[in-house]
Amino acid sequence: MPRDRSLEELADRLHSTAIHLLRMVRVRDAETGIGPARLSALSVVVFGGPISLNDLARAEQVKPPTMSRIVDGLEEAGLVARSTNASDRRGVVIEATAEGKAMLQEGRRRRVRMLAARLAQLPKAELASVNRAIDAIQKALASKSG
Amino acid sequence: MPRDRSLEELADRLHSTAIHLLRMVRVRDAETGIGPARLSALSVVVFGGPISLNDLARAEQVKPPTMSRIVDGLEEAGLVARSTNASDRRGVVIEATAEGKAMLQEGRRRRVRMLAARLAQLPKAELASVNRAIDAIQKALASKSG
DNA sequence: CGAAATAATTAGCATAGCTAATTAAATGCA
DNA sequence: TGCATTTAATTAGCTATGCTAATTATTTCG
Repeated sequence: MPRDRSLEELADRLHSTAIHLLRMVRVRDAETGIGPARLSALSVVVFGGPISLNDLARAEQVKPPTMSRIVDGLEEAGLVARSTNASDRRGVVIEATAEGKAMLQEGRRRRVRMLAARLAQLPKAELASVNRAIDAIQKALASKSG
Repeated sequence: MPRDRSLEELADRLHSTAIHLLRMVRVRDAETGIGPARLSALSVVVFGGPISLNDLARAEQVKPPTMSRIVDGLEEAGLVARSTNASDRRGVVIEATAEGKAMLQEGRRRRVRMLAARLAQLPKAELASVNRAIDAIQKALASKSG
């Protein structure tokens, strides 16, 4: 099967663009005073509801010891609370506090505002293109092969 | 000024898509045995040619001490070489070795293949859309406001 | 009941980010 | 000219985030 040169070029540009985009919003996240791993884990807890440590680690694609420490940080900052699972006392249940929910919405708002401000400079036709492209990319990422 | 709801929604989706995309390719990068910061810096050196430490730090949007250590790692791995700038002996010139170039191409190939395989499942019209969207996003990211 | 499995944590290592302080070299001005 | 300032890079030392291996507590199962 011959490799498609232009397809690989597109993939490369896509990769590079994603890196630059995230690097840019990272600045806003830094303003919240909470690191990226914590922010991301908090997001899962806020939107997904109470969850065990192992499940949270799996959701964030990190190992349990890593997640244990991330939760330590979130707990110390008062953004989540640990409690023992009553029906299996080995397990913990991690839940967002009201502060945790507020903090997450706040951070998301900053990120999104910043990106939106930049996107606002594009003509409507290009915005439509971005919109369609996102759908396409998500579809491609969700596919199995590769 | 009224906030544009759909624009923020687009920004949010864009952000989320970028995260998922990079999480996916991170797996391939890990196979190279070289960390993401080193890989990214190496990429700048390989494609941009010899560069000073400060310029490289700026290009990678990190502080000079951070870049100094990243270059330490790359040098130790034999992927780049440091030399003194003859016309200003305070400065160093960082250059990719043949090994460095080979390693980068190798890693890039893995990443790109993986992404390309997924993109290949999209119809031509959607690929064209992705292409245009990337241009638009890069233009938006490069803009000053925000 | 005791062995094995499971959930989480602890310990210890590497990478990657930062600021502050240091070293070496170049620039600049009295 | 010569000394002070600026600039390039590094060193030192902190935090955060990733890992594996080992420990602890609890549950499950033969």
